[in-house]
Amino acid sequence: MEFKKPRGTRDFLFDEMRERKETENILRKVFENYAYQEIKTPLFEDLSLFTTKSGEQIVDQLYNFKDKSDREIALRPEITAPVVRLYTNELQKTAKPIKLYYFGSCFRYERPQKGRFRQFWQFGCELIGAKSPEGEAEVIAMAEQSLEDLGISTVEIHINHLGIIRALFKHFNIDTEIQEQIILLIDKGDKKLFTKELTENDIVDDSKLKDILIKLIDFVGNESVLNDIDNLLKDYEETNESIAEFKQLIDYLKSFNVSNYTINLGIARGLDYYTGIVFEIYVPELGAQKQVAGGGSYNLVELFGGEKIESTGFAFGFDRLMNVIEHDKTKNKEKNEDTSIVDVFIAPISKDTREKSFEIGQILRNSNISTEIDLSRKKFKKLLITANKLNAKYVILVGEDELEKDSVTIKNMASGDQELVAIDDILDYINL
RNA sequence: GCCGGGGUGGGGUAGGCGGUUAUCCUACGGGACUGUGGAUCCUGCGACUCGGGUUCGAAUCUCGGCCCCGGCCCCA
Repeated sequence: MEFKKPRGTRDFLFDEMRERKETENILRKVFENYAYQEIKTPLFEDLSLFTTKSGEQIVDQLYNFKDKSDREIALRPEITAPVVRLYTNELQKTAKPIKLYYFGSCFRYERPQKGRFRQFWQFGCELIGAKSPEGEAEVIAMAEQSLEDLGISTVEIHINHLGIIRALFKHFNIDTEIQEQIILLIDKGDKKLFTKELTENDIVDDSKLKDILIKLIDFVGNESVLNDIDNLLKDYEETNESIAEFKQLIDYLKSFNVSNYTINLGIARGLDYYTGIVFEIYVPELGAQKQVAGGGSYNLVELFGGEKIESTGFAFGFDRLMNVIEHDKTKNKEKNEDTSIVDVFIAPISKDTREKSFEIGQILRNSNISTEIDLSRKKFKKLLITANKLNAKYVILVGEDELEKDSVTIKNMASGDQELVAIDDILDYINL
């Protein structure tokens, strides 16, 4: 075998593609029901679009190259930055809020693993210019509904508000570098490690902050956690605004009929551009790669040179969704054999009836009936075998005897019955 | 980048302490059967991931590359 596909890429065959398309269509439907409109951005962008957003170190994880005019180009590793670029280029003066969604592949130069590829797909949205808590609540509601419509039931939605910890950092005058270090530690999700690092390595001097942080990231649970936060942080009024927003979000979630959520002060999302609510969605059965979606509120527009504006977005890791669906499929042992590739198979019985067969085929296709015609001059028996493999509902036998009467024989493959039908009546016959 | 397990026809596999023609299932082509399908039988096609080493001889042992799987790091 001469050529192999590049590491971390996949070929999708018919069955898999059918399932992916189904998933894609369900997501499209949900997003459009929430008034989102689809956009598409280029697969590659200026490298600086991504380094501005995420720092220079991101370059190790990118597919980047110089083009023939010496431009630094990168294949997109995610779609939020391109969308924000698109917004600042074309949509700044458009009526707000703007709701847009996208579906496309992204590229990262990483070691492939389960649920992690070098080319992978994201299905996501951005809500630009809505007032925070209600916009966030709606976005989360839409994410939940998407999963529900996909038939994925065992999900956990974890929500945090990064404004709280940012306010604390401000209160204690923690400089940005240390902040990022702490956020990174939180993001790892290892609480023991967090406590250890914080107490042993003197990342922060202030023991009060240490105590608060260690307690804070342990706050995980339902609505009642909000009271714990209140109690813990009552002396730090800088946090009031974010806590109030957080409460409001939780209230609005009720209105949007979302009850399956977990408040989790340990969610951080490594990115330093998130400013408000952040959330992650897990499907526990996926194990190490259980995160199927992530998002939050950010202010990237300003970073890219636009006016300051609230934005919220999230993206599904499409391939991970497919993993869950695949998982559930095999669990439920579903038979998948009843898929017809075409409704009608046209079988020219002799070489003299081929031309007429093609004419009939085109009539059916023009009437939106999926039709296959023998193109390989198969013998009679093989024609029926082929029709059977295609799972065609009808076979139209085009033979010389029939054509003399301007007719064909139509065979119902399920019942085995067949009937002589005038060519002019084929459409009516098949449509009944 | 690190650790572990792997790689045999299109798909799924057996063999694996070195030794003759590499096993079976399935798929595919042809035929039994030149105008009636899913069955059966016959038949054909088709593979040891790549490269070096050890050896009279390597699918088998050994080293390295590539790729896949799982985990770590990372995860915008």
